[in-house]
Amino acid sequence: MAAQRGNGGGRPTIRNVAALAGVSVATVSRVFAGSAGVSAELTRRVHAAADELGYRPHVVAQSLASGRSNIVGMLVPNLANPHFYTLIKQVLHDAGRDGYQVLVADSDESPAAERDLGLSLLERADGLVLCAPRSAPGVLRELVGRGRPVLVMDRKLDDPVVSTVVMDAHGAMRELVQHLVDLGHEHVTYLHGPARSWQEQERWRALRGYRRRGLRVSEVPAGATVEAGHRVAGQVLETGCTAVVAHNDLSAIGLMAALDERGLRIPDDMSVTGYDDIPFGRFMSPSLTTVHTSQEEAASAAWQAMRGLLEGGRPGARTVVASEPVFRRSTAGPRSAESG
Amino acid sequence: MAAQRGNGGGRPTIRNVAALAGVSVATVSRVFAGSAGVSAELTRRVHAAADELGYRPHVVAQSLASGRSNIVGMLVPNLANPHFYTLIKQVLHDAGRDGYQVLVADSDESPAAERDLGLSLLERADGLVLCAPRSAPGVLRELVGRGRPVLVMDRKLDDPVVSTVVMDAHGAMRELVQHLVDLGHEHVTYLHGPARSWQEQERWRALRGYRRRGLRVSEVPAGATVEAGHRVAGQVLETGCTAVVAHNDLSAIGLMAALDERGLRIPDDMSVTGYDDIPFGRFMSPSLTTVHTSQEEAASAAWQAMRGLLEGGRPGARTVVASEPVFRRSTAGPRSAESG
DNA sequence: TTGTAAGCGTTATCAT
DNA sequence: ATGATAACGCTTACAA
Repeated sequence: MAAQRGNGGGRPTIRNVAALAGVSVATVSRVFAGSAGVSAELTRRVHAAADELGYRPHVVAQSLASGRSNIVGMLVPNLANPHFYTLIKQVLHDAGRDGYQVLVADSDESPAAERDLGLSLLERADGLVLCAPRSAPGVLRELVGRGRPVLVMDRKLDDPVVSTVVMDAHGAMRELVQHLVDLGHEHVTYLHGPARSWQEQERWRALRGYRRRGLRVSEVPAGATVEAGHRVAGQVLETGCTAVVAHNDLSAIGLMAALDERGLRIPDDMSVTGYDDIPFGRFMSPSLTTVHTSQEEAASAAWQAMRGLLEGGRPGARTVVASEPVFRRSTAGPRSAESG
Repeated sequence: MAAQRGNGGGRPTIRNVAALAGVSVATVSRVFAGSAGVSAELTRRVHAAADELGYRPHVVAQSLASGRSNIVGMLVPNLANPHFYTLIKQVLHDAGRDGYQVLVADSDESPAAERDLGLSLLERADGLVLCAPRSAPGVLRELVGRGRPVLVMDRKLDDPVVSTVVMDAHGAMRELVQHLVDLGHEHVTYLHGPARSWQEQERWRALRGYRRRGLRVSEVPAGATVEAGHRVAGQVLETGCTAVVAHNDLSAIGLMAALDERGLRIPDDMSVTGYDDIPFGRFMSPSLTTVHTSQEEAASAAWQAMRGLLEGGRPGARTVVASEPVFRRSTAGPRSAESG
């Protein structure tokens, strides 16, 4: 017969409210759903009864009955990257305004974990915000196949059933490199990020394009973390370049620290650029030249798109958020140019 | 009659599996719950049927029937603080191992939001991890009163119904200050953090204690962010101190950047200490003297405690994680000591 | 406008 | 060891 008491020991239910107010449970449900078509008198009585009992709708029961949980999932490759927690923070805020809670998961850059966590999130969530997914398109399609809206950030996709919000990496990156060229650099090294990252591919593509214009471009595989940048300082110096373009701010910061430890001066001995404009970059010494994207704007666009999808809107929208380089003190002309 | 299809359009239910396997739904439920007492033969048939149909238990229905959601809430005052997202990241990991998902919320340092978000989280979650709560004890008790386990981090409490995990701020802070005293500093300034933060009170109390030993201690209200530290550089200089003890790494970094902009050298013109040992501190220039606590250890302890509570364990446990100062390059003897 | 009642997909009690 | 079935607390056709 009766299952255990799942609630907090005698928490009032919709039936108690209905009884006290002298109405049916349907009416109480309608009042709390805010649906029109309930008389002012009954609405008042329901509220009075609910207040008296301290009634709050049971969200899990609501979810089961309605098929909506008012939860969205958010999956990022690395919560320790300021780019992602900034996104999360903003989405948390916007979603909260609309009555949604956010289940967060971190794949730690693992495509396999990405798939599992994504599926697991979709068991509960009404929709999924997938940040910079590293998974193959087939896996993404599998996630979408669960029948719930999926919004992809930081990765361009052709799939018409997912909406995407991306930052325009290409243009800003080219401006950044042009800046280095204008300063007189003739040999730059690129610190590669995670291979499966779409952003990485975009950034590298933009830089690589400069080879055709006579810029010498060396490559050093690194990663997307401070540690990765710190680790590869030796390899960078071996290239003999005068400037480094890092995949992101984190690896740029790590590299700068390592160069500093070796007694090199930035930007005098080496110019360094990052990407993302994380808050710390502005306060580094020297402050970091980087590329800024309004993450608030991106996150708001993402939530707006997600909300549209949750309300039944058609997927496939593509939002592109503009990016622009921010020139600070970590870049200058190469020493040879000064003394030459 | 039938409500709408809440599921993804014809998703198999436990009944379909039972029918195909030729058993009752109760047996299917038992098999998936891993409960002993189902014959090997039926277990096999259930799994075969489930695989054939691609059946996965409906987590929301499970939640309603069992009263457990396998979700925990985690509420932090500021997701942009590395201290907190490190905690979240680790809890995400540990909780995930145990099959729990994590609902994250950010109160933005607002006690009112803390209460609302906490209550809202507890509607769904089996338990709540409350990080560095700024709310009054009464509010915390209200949250606990919802009948679900609450674990408080970064704040000491007397309440026997909540378990706590705190870092030992007092001892490490005193070592840090002693270090400054040993270096010859006679006048230090404290950059205050958020007034309602327990950690802030602990840190300040430890430093203030040095007044009795003849140390001159000035105070500047700041906050817990990079911007806060950056903003108050002028006030700091007006005190005439030779060293600054900041509430945390973030405000220390902000202050250092501001001092740098004014042409001051650290540590030559001013020693600066932080607190938390966030990853960036090691890679700053100069690297930041701070206090390290194993956040992995703290987070693991927190999850372990939470899991115990979720399994019905008695609350009230107090875990204290050790902290120790990390001396790096942002501290040195005062200039007057050198030239004097 | 309001009420009735059939689900939603499980779990867990009770009987066998 | 297995099955039948009443909850869990709500939403939403459908009837009135």
